[in-house]
Order: sequence, then C-alpha cells, then structure tokens
Amino acid sequence: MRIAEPTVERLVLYYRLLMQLHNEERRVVSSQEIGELLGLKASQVRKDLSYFGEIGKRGVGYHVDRLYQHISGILSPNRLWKIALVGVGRLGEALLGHKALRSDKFRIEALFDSDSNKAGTVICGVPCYNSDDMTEVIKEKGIEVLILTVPANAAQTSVDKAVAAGTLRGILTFATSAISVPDDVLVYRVDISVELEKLLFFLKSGLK
Amino acid sequence: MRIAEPTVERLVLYYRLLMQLHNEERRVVSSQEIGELLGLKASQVRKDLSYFGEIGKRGVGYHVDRLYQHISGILSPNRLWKIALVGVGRLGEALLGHKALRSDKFRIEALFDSDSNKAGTVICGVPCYNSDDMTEVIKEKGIEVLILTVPANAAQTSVDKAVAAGTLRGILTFATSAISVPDDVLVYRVDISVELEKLLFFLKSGLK
DNA sequence: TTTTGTGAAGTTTTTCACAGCG
DNA sequence: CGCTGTGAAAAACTTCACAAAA
Repeated sequence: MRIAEPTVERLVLYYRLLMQLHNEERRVVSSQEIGELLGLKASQVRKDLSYFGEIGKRGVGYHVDRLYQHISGILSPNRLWKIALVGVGRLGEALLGHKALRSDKFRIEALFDSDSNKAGTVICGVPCYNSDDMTEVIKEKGIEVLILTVPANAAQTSVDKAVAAGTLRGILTFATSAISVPDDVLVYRVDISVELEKLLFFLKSGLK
Repeated sequence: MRIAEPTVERLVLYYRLLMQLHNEERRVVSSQEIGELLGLKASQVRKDLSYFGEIGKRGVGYHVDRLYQHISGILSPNRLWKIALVGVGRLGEALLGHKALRSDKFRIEALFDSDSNKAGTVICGVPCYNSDDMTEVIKEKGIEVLILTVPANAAQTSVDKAVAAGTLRGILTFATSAISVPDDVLVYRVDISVELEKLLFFLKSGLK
C-alpha cells in the first residue's frame, strides 16, 4: 500500500519522540499523549500507526520500545545511502556539522565546490572535489543522493552534471530555483524563505 | 476569505518566478507557462491567482509586472517585522549571511547566544546578547518573530524566555524538538532531517 | 482563437465515532 | 473500563471542463 507523505513525515516525529520517551524510561504511551506532545489529534496518530499493522494494545496503549523498533523498521533503508553535498559555502558547512546529517542510514562520501581552493581538501572528514569532476566522481563512487546547497544560479548546472553520472536517485535541495530532473529522480525541497514568508503572511492576516 | 497554506507557498514561488521573468524583460506569461516552469498544473496556477481577483487577461495571459506587483501586495506585510535569531552556531551564522534573511519585509534586530563570549559582539551587523537577557531585550526592542537555531534541548527554554516578553507573535524553528507555545503564537518548522528521511523513504519504496 | 476564471468533480488527508479487544 | 483500530463522514486541496472575455 502506498503511504502518504504527511504520514511519513509524522512517522519521523513519532520516531524522535519515542527515542526521547525511551530515554526517560517510559514503558507505555497512548495515542492521546503522543498527540499532545506533538500537537496532533489522537485519531491521526492511531490512523498513521494502523497502516503498518496492529501494534498497540487496546485498553493499554503503545509499548514504547516495541513501537520504536517498529517505526525504525519502517523508516530504515535496506542499505547505507551514499550522499554527496554540492556547494560548500556557509550553509553547506553548517549542514555538514549538523546533527541532521549524522545518521547510520547514509554517509556523506563527497563534497563538491566550484572554488578550486576547496577542491583537494578534506572538510569534516569528507574529501572535497572540484565541481568540474562531478560526473566522474559521482559515477565512480556510486552516489545516489545529492544535497544541494549552491546558489540558485548554479543549481541546474550542478544537477545536470550529477544526473549525467547515471547513479543519481534523489536530491534534497536548499536552492530557491526550480530545477528540472528526469522523472525517475525524486526531489525534495527545503525552502527557508518560503517558510518565513508563510509565517509572516499568516501573522499579518490575523493568525492561523 | 481564508487563503490555504499551499496557496501561500505557491504565491511565493510565483513571486520569485515573476521577478526573474521581469529581469528577462518578459511582458506576458500564461498560466500554462508558469506551471511548466514550476512543475504545477496550469489550472492550479489559475485557481491560486483567482483568489485575489481577476488579474489576468483572457486570451492573453498575465502581464508580468502587473502580476508581480499584485502578488507583492498580497505577500507584503503592512510594516517591517522585527526579528531576533536565537542560537548563533554554525547554522545560525549561515542563515544570517543567507539570502533568505535579506529582505525589506523584516530586519534582524538582535542575536542571542548562551556563549558569553559572543554576547556583546556584533555579528553581520547585528548585536548579540546573552540568552539570559532575552526577555528584557525582546520586550525592549519589540521583537515579534523568532528564528530558532539552537540545539533541541535548548529550544523550549529559549521559547519560554521569548514568550515571557509578551511581544512575540511567531517562531520559525530549525530545532527538531517539539515546542509548546501559547495559542496566539504561530510556529513554522524547517526540519532538515525530516525532509531527508522522507526522501530516503520514498526512494526505498521504489519511487514516488 | 486563445487563455482566463470558476463551479463542479475528483482526490487526498483528516477527523469522527464506535465496535472490538485486552 | 480504557484505548486501539477502522470504516465512514468531513474537510482540504487539486484537477477538470467549459463558459466567457479579449
């Protein structure tokens, strides 16, 4: 069955929360409580979890460790993804050091930057290559996912070089520009100004 | 009429695109073309724009500059928002220098960090204060929006101090932790690991 | 003729409400 | 009895399809 994107998004939130509850030695938690902690309706929580089988106990709730393992199994890939980060500017470097990019699900195997002073160096333990060599390095290393932190005007060029390697399957882009990719490459976007604009819009229009 | 969040999100994309088209001296653009450039259906574009009155010309399309001005009017706040950034780590600093935080809609008026070496300094032209003084400084300056780039475990404390000032209306948080705020404070979240997890999940499950 | 603007239809996502199990 | 799991209802959002304007 196809799982909806909003559900996957919340699964990650459940996963984090359960990790925390586990650390607090909590044994059991109800959909009601999960909902309160994450700002969701209890029925939403139950519906999400029900897509993956009956995991709770009626009259009791969800066993924290069991649910944690369960969601972990749903979210985990069957292998280690190989990732490259393109654009080692301030944002790129900040992300490299950021908790979000530490995971046992993937490894950052290469950095790319158009600044030839950066090429050849090792940053946060990851070798940096010149952007000109992107196609070959990505192909050679079998990189499947790109994290794009280049300026908007460099985004499409970078993507084209990466796609040319033939190994690419997904892109997480922080660039504001629209990028075009083959149908079989999945793109997710993190757009800081869009989020800020939305916040200000709804603040202006007298609240949510 | 209440405008839906997905619509506001796309308005920002239209706005950006129109700016670009304007620079390319394009005079007129159709919903069809906007859709192609942004990966949206033409009917979606027309529906979004129709919420704000009849702005296009049938048989012709949308006049680039006119539509740009129009959307600008919808998105613009009626005043300059005062923003503070909390947590001047790598991510915080990267954002400070980032294009997303340059705008004539708001101004970053204060930074806060728990590191007392940073307090008293001026970073990217913005004075940095000690987090302990957050409540007073926010109140004094009339800060209405917070950008939160602190570690998860510091998020709630920071928020509480900011809320105590009584001037806060919205928060854009990069922290992974759930935060609780009064009902009248609007929270938007930019969650890098969630986006990456979603990407990997849908890659794993054999594409979108 | 071309392309908008828009009700109506369709799809997706959330919420309700309650049967059913522990 | 308490709380899950889940069809069914509701709400939110997108797409269709066509009348109407330029």
